Amino acid sequence: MTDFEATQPAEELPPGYDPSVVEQRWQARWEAEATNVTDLSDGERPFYALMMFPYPSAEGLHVGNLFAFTGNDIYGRFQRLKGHTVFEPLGYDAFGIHSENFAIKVGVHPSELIPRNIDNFRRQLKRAGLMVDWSHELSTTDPGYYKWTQWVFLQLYKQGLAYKKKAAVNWCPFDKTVLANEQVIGGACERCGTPVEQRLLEQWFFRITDYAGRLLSNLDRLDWSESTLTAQRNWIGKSEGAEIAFTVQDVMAYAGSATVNAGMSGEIAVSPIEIRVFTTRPDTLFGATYLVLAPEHPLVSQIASDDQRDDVDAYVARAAKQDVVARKTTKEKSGVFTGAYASNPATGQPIPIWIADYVLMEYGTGAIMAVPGHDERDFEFASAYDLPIVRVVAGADHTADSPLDDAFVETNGCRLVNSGRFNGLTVGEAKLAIVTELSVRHAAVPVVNYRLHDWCISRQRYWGPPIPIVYCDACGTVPVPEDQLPVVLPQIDDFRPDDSGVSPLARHAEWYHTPCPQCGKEARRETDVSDTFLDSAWYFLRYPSSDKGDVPFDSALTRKWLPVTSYIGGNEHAVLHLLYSRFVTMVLHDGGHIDFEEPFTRFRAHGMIVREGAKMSKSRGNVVNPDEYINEWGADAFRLYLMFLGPFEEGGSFQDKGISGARGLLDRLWKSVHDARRDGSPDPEVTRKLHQTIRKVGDDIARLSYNTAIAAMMKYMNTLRAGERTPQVDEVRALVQLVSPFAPHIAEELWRVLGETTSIFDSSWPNYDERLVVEDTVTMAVQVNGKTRGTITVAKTASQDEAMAAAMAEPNVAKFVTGEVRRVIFVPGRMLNLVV
RNA sequence: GCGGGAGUGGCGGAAUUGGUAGACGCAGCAGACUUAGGAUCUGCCGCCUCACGGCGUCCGGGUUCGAGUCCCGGCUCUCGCACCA
Repeated sequence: MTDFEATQPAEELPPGYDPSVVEQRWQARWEAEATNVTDLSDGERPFYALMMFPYPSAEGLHVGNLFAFTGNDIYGRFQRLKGHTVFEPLGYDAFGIHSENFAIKVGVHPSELIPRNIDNFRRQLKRAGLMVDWSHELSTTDPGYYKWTQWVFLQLYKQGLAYKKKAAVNWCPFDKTVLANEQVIGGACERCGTPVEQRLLEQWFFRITDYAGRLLSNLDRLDWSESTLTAQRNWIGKSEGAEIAFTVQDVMAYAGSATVNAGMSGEIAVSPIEIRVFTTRPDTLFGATYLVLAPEHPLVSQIASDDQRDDVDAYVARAAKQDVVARKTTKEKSGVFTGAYASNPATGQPIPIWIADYVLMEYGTGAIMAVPGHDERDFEFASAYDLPIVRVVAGADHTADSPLDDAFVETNGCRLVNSGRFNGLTVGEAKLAIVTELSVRHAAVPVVNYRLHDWCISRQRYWGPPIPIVYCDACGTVPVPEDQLPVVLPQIDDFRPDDSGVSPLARHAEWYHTPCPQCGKEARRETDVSDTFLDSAWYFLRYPSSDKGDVPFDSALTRKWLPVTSYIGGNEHAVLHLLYSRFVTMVLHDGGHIDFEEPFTRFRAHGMIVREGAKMSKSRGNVVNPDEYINEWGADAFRLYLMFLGPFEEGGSFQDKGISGARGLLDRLWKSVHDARRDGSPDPEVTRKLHQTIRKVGDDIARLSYNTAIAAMMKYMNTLRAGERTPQVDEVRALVQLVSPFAPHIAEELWRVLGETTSIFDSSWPNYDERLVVEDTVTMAVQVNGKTRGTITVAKTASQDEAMAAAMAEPNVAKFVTGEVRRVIFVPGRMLNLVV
């Protein structure tokens, strides 16, 4: 170092990076300049970037929310830079039992609590620097919103898809209140531990089962996360089988019935009572050694014999008392013989009819033919009650007499045995043959069943939209006319559920008394409110039209902006929310309100952030408060770090110290841009790396691989500053753009430092030069017998001979090539393997 | 039980089509600069070995010139559904 250099005055230091100053400045400017407000009428390339709206809890924004929103925001900002007009709205899913329970706990009315929570959420969300268009914010609790939720209900009602029926609810006999399923833990009330019972109440249902086939088949053409598609397929649960009628043999009916030839027991008369069963295995009919009815099956009392009647009645009563959850968690099978027999249509043999609660009334016909030889549940039951077990399907190494220690459920390569003239058929052939054979005399028909149930939307609660129905003595059930919506949820102080088993609204005669909309006589409102999932099943339709008071969704805006271009959310909603949204969309389509039937063109499920190896929860005490991290490190660093934790679609593990690495990138970026020189030309090698980085970051963002995109930027930063060199402006300009979706505030600031005068988000995503991203020389691995022994650097287009020559010049390689090279595997540009 | 996903350094994680395993970051170690550093910069950092070298992506087999990646069998973790005939 010369004296001259040593005495140079220190360069003026660039201003230090202070995120709190930068972030406040840009948040204020975005608001003032409406940077994030989308002109919905414009937009040649509209891009609707939707994120699942949060439930505004009193605890404030969860990092999980922020993780999801940041991931969505990066995608939205990226699409904007790619030239799309991006609409990124946000709102609050603020109705529901969650809010209500919390309100009860702290003794504050939900109508007071929720706006407070929302204010806190909005404050936190704005700090995070999301590109949200706040002019379209909505809350499901706003009468201007739930007016249209009620409208949606009425459309379903009009289309014959809403109906009322008695259904069981969970009831806590100690707290004397209706419980939601999630409030029942192991068959007991989550608050007091009292075993839960079931009560039958009249409730509103939506006929989603009518749409089961379409909901299933449409899945094939959706661009969704595979795991979500699978979850939906399983939930819909299609199974193909057959219904077969079994005839009840009844000695008492002998006198009044025609005697028919019933196989071997031709003496026995046949009554007209038929039991229809559903089975996916009609091929096993010869092995059906008994029938089982669900305890609730309507034929039970008719067929029970006098000497078994007491036992049957006792069993039915016990099953009815058992709560919904407990019945499903009890593993040991129990049942009672009814005293009646049916004849097996295949063998003509009489088989006993039992009732047991392992058969569910809601599925199939509520009755099964039990084939203990080939069904695990039937095997278990038959073993417990000593019922006959017969083999009718045999694998390659079985004979017809091979004993059954367990139910044999395999079908591949198996053939029928002990099945009369069907012996030797494969399972597939037999299914068809037996159903055909029985089609006339036993009304056997192929049937498709779904495990999906109709959607119960009634909630005996306060904090939700009242179901818009009026009951009139003269006119019956009358929907509230659309021009009388909304049916406003009244402000009442006693919003707690009580022992009446009905909604708190049912205690307010001044509210539920109303003139009948049809005849004007005194009538009564429905006092239940609707399920929160109905609120969220259509909110994406409302966002673009959130400022329209006279329609639920404006038709022109809807045509332009929907279906949703990109939807990102948690897989915990893989089934319910996403299925209900699809269903409501299909119904609105069929009702002529919209011209598409699938709401979300592309859906990606994001992962979950864990900490210390576990889900974050208040009880574990491992919750991260976003405010603290943003205060200390800045929102940009926090966003960047959250995205760097792991693959966005898988989540990651939060490590408290890791954020320093993310902040380090921003510090170095800040310094690099402020120091950047304009007095020379960019280094060709650095430029090459820059173009490679542009390509990689763009590709990675497009597939939501944010963690690797960030790694690529860090890597470029390392080369940019290697050896403490001072970068050229042209080496950093594009990098600021690459960083901008992740760290929008600092990017805006540095964009101005680079001399730009408009928002970086109105610039264009940088292009890369194809010629620069491909290297002309490559480092190839040289293996000897499959083991890497050295590397050679050759032209990308090097021939095998050139590579060989270079390899043999490598002492480490030559050392291992002891004998003759017997074989050479050469993959141009990749590797060379010598087999000796 | 059924269905989905996953097992890679001390840790989070990379490896897009079978082709140099461990990119990037955290933690750690050493050094430079410094009155000081929890700032910044440089280097090292899978395991065994002084070294040559050997071993190494949950375990056991297999296919291949070559396997984290493909096939067969098993183990573990995790999420979802839980008697759906």
